[in-house]
Amino acid sequence: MGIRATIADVARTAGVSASTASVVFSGKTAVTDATRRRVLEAAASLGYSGPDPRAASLRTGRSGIVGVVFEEHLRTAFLDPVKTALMDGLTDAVAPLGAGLLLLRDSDAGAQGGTSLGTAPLDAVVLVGCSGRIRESLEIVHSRGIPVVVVEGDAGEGVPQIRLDNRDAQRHAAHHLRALGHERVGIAALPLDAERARGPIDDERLAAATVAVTIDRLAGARDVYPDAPAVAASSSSIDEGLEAGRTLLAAQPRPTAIIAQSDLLAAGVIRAAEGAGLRVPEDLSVTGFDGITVDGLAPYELTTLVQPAVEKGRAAGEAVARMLAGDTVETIHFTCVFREGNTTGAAP
Amino acid sequence: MGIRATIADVARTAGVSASTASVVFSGKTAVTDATRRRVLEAAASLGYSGPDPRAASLRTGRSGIVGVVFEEHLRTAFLDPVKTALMDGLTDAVAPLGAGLLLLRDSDAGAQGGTSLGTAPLDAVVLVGCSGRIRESLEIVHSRGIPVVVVEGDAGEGVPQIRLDNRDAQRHAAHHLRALGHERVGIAALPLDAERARGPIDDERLAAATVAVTIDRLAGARDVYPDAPAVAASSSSIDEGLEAGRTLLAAQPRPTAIIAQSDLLAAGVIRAAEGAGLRVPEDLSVTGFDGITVDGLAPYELTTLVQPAVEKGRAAGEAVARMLAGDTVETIHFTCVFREGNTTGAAP
DNA sequence: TTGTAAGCGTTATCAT
DNA sequence: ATGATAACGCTTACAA
Repeated sequence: MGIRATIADVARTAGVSASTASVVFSGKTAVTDATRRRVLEAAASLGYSGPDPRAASLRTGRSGIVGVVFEEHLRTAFLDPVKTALMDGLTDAVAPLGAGLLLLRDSDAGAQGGTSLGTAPLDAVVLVGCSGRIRESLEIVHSRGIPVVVVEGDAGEGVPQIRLDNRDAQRHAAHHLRALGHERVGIAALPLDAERARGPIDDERLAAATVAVTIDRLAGARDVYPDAPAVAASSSSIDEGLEAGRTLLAAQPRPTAIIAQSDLLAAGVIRAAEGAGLRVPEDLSVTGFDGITVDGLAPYELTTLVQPAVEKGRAAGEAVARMLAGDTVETIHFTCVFREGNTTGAAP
Repeated sequence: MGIRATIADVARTAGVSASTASVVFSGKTAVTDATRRRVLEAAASLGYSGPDPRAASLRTGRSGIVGVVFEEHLRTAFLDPVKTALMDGLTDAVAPLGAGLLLLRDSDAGAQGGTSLGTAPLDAVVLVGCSGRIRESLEIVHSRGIPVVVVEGDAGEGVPQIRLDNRDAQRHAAHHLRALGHERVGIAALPLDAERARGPIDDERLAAATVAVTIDRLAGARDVYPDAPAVAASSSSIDEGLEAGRTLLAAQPRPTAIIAQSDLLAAGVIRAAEGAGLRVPEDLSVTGFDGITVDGLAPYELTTLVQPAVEKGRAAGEAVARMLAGDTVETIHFTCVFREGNTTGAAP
């Protein structure tokens, strides 16, 4: 096969003008049935499969591509069910817009020569997470004049965000434990910063923390239990929760309840309890955060805070759609719902 | 801010020609330091943040975007660690190419008006999985004349594929069980078709199966145990493995070993065994497939077939890169490595 | 080293 | 309902 046919070739073959042929494919203007058929036949005979998106994109100024920027390696991002759910909602919301999602990492942001935040043909951008690099990313996006929405991140003023009531929700869970009579409570926390170092959280580390989600949830727990010891995990996973759980359960006297900052961490804490010969919730109460389904956790049903992850993604997508339509978009606040499972009970 | 500055504006401000300014940004030709500085300053003063990728893309014919098509809802796809690992390798491999990954679902394939396989500005496409829709997807891609690679799918002749020795590898595991003295073996299988119906697999269902991976691994197991009963799961997950495991363990006489077609299914089977009061591997041997790390499965280490999932992704990316460079690419065959863990032992 | 010129393939506008 | 025309913003031979 030789050179690809263009819309001009099709038009010529069909005996119409290029603009008419264009309209047949875009449907923006009415065309006679006969004309349409002639054009379509010409296209078929030439093996023309529709307008070249590159050219169309230059002309219309739209590429139909929304960039999704993660703060971490993609593998890590997709291990987190919340992020996955987010992507799901996002996919749904941008679909009617006719857009696809281009995966980007913020570490690539400045990379030259490659497809990145700085050089990809993007109509809009969704920034996920809240590493230190969010500022850089925002700057790039801004200088390009591309609409942006930030999810789960701390992006200062003037940037529409999708936010969650992390602190209030976590406080709610803590109150629940307090009402059950728990006095000694430990906290299994998410990573504090881009370093993701494991281990006990002291004041110094907390002061240097950059991950808003971790900080806010920790604050919520300590609104009720100001002195609760906290241990940071290096990621949101069962194995990390196991580790953190072991550390917390080694304390003397042992905590009677552990507040985990994610459901995966909570699942790991439960495994740690089992490993230490403790029953949940008789000997140890455990709360999670997220409200996802943890594969393989049955028969436990976590007491947790259900966050509307899919809706958050959808909201981000819709916000992007509105911005593309020229509207101004305000930050949207989402609320978690407390759900009592069978992993919390009266203090022993 | 008004209209965006173009490279022509920058050139004029800098007092050079547009082509010189272009070269400053692309670096394709040497430029005097003084010139470069003038251009860069002009760009800065005009708020010009580099060439518009849309226009560049039209001109060069390259968008720097590789489409990745999944057969399922994204959430489902990313729940599978193998797919996630695949994405990882793919990301690595296309990075030096300077390309980004655009997520696409094959259900969108025909969608009109939207960015999809048919209309996105793609340089190349990677098709993942093997649903019935693969043919449609291939057709669209072909008609656009875009290079394509198929991973984990069955795409007939003429299409470069990334393949795995599913049957041989699974046979290997079965031989291992045979050598350990196991006679009664059950199989926890992956979904058979797009329906993903759960339950025992009879000849009729097997004949109607469309998922090559499932069929091949089943064949490998039955090369050694021709009469082994098999139960299909509706997805690769621990919970589904639990279900399948229960069904298989309910048989009289009970199997002494279960071959699971994925590690997640195997983890579920182990839970089913625990639930039935059976010890692994003393009372029941279990083999997995994939060689991923199952979060939360410790202290078990699955006896499994380690597939090079990341390498598969990388190979797909490299294949795409070579096709983009004009080379012809052949199907690549990958091999699993048998890894003995602590979930298999002598038949009781 | 820099400039000139010619498109890349499409679509919006306006006139017919 | 259809057509002529003019961009869209950039890159790259090739010439100077």
